[in-house]
Amino acid sequence: MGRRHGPLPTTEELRIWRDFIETTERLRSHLASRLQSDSALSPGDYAVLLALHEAEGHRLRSSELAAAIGWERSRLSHHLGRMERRGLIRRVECATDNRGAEAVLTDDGAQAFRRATLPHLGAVREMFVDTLTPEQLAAAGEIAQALRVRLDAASGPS
Amino acid sequence: MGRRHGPLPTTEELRIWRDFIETTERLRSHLASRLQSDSALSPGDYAVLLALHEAEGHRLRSSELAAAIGWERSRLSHHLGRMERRGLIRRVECATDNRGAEAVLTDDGAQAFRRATLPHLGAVREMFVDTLTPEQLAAAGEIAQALRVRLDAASGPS
DNA sequence: CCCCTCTGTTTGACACGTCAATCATATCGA
DNA sequence: TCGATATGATTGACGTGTCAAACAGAGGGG
Repeated sequence: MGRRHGPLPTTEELRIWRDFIETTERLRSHLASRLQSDSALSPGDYAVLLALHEAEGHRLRSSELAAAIGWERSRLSHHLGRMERRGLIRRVECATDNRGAEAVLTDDGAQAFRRATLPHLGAVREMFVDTLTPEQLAAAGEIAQALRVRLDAASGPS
Repeated sequence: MGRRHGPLPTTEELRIWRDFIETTERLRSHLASRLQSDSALSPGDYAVLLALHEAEGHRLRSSELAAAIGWERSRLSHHLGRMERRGLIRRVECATDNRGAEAVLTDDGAQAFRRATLPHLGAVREMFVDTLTPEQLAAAGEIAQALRVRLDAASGPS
């Protein structure tokens, strides 16, 4: 099934698009590099550690963890492999389902997460929250909401 | 020189932050995958082809190309290597500076770019421009502007 | 003219993401 | 119970991004 195309974006719309997408990318990469130099963690590491930290017993089934952070399974599997090598988590077999694996936060992982949190949230505040006016911050929330609905509509109705 | 930290973001601010950053990431990846299936090009390919297409004689020095699309040199070098293997561009020595390299658009590359443009701009319109109200679109532009200024301030004053 | 230093570019190593394929176990229906 | 199929997770291949190191040629001062 082909896609119908209406009129293309105007020059001004395209300018906003490029500005928006390039700037959000710069923001992501800036925060990633600060997280890396402050805490030796990648954003992926942080997401995983955060989810495990909040989980019952500091442990989660692989698939629940994937769902919690919105990742594909194979991405998570690769990432957990790298994190396990560094001693941030370990994997244990699941008692109730022999197929399953659980990821468990290690002490090192918990400590790394605690050390990372404050500087990271500070950077988010500095580069995002405090950079925008309250109106802009609210608008950013509404924009994200609108885009999310559109993305859900594009992928969801299988 | 350590960083001073003010109060951390509130729960609501953090919710907006996460929503914003995750949604822009989903948007990026959605458009990347559509570009890939429509045109067998990555967003990086498209950026390079666009810059070369607009350049005098469909060719640019590596460093000018890098500046035009805002990439680090080594990233561009790797990417040009991959594009050259696929026949989208070729590299020629620079006549006026024996260190220099020029990237030149091939006929295949130009054709790939032309075929990609319409569906890609259509997708941008569909997923971004038409998804937002005119007010939200304008707000997105202002938000990007504010964030960009902040990012420039953080990296620029060397 | 030669050396030192800058500049333009490439390279290698490694982390990250996606896709398709694989593997083992669960589970359901005949 | 047996066999087909579904599910949980891992793997391999490959494109992509970053960092630091390597290299080659340009340019300037002695």
